[in-house]
Amino acid sequence: MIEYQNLNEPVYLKVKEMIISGELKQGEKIVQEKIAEALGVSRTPLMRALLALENEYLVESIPRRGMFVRSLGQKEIFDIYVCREALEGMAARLLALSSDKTAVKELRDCFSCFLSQKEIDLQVYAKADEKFHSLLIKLTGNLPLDKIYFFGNIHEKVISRGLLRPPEETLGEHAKIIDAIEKGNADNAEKFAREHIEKSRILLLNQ
Amino acid sequence: MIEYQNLNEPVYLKVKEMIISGELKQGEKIVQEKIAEALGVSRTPLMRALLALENEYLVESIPRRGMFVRSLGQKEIFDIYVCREALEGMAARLLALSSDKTAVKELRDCFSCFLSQKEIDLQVYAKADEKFHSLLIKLTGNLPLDKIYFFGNIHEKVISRGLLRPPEETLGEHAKIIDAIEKGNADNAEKFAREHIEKSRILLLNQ
DNA sequence: TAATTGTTTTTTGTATACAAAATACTGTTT
DNA sequence: AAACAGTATTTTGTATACAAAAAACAATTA
Repeated sequence: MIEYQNLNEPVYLKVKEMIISGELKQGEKIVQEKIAEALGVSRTPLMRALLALENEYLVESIPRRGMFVRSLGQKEIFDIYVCREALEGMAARLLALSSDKTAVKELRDCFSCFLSQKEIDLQVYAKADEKFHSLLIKLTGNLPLDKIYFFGNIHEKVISRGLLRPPEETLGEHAKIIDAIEKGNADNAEKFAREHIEKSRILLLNQ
Repeated sequence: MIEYQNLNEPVYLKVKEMIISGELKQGEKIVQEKIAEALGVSRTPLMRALLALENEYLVESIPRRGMFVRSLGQKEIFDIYVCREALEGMAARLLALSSDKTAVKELRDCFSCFLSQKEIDLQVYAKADEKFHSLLIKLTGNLPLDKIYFFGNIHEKVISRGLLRPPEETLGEHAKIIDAIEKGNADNAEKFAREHIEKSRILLLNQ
């Protein structure tokens, strides 16, 4: 009496976590049977997860050799930031052009709790920051954009654990982006969103 | 005596072609065993192909119900154009900022054969146009951008077979983009690249 | 006849079996 | 001891088997 629902999602999430947490190291070969056994499933659903992760750029497949945890070099992280710049910039523009301004409230809510406090918990702020950037994309309602953007997460989740820049610096930048969206100033919204990411990108380059 | 190399690629290409050619209609359910048999393979390599196609947005998976050929509505095509605008715009910017200007020659070569002729073969021009837009991305050397851009192909290959606008109109626009890249004028390169796609997008909206 | 229920068929999701390729190992030769 | 060849082991790629879910069908009832 075998009983299952879709192993799909849980296996995918677990393997992803193993990569992000470093349990599976960069460049390491993923021996399918080994991981499958560790997760208590067969190779079939594991393979499905690995293929999804390959498309997310976390895993690399070399035919007849196996699947490897992808290692991201400096250049690639930089390149990902360039993509984010293009996509988040466009997202900010779209939101500014949209007549429905409920998005503004949601975006502001990400940071509202930090405005009244003196000491900001960096852990909490990092979460809020991540949410803000995801929301920026999601609220556009542009599904292809949303799907494409998955790549942007790579950096946030894999490389820079913690923030690149302090809240005092970025809080104001976020506000500027939101204000421009609210005013319907598409050019500024895009410009500020881009500059915001560019600053982190430049910083990344000099370290 | 079973003999095989990777069925992976050929199966993927065949299924993709079946979708693009319309042999598998939009919204149609893909019965795995049926297609697998038609291709002379088992469900395993077919599944791999379907997952890749799912990530390319050509196929949609509904758990426990099956895989379906994705149908693209007007809004989604429009949304894809918005993504292209952001990505190709950024690509043009990157090329303009790059000191290596060999890209310019390659881009110009796409259309060089049309400059001296009176009558332009639309079929040939469509090919050149597709090449130009792919090259724009590829020449940046930004791998994540390249991977992300795959989505852009959806439109070219699935929906609009043939061109949206006549060569007389677009030939000049292409030249303007290339010129700006050559001059190292990043702002103009991005602006022209965007306007070029935006014009098609607007046209799409009014039909 | 329409609706509902029970049964059969189909199809998915998963596990497993097995051939060929890749890798690790062993023993021999230099 | 290093290099090599030949063999054994591991691991991938594919096919297949089978249980559970879904869909199709049939039969019964209102």
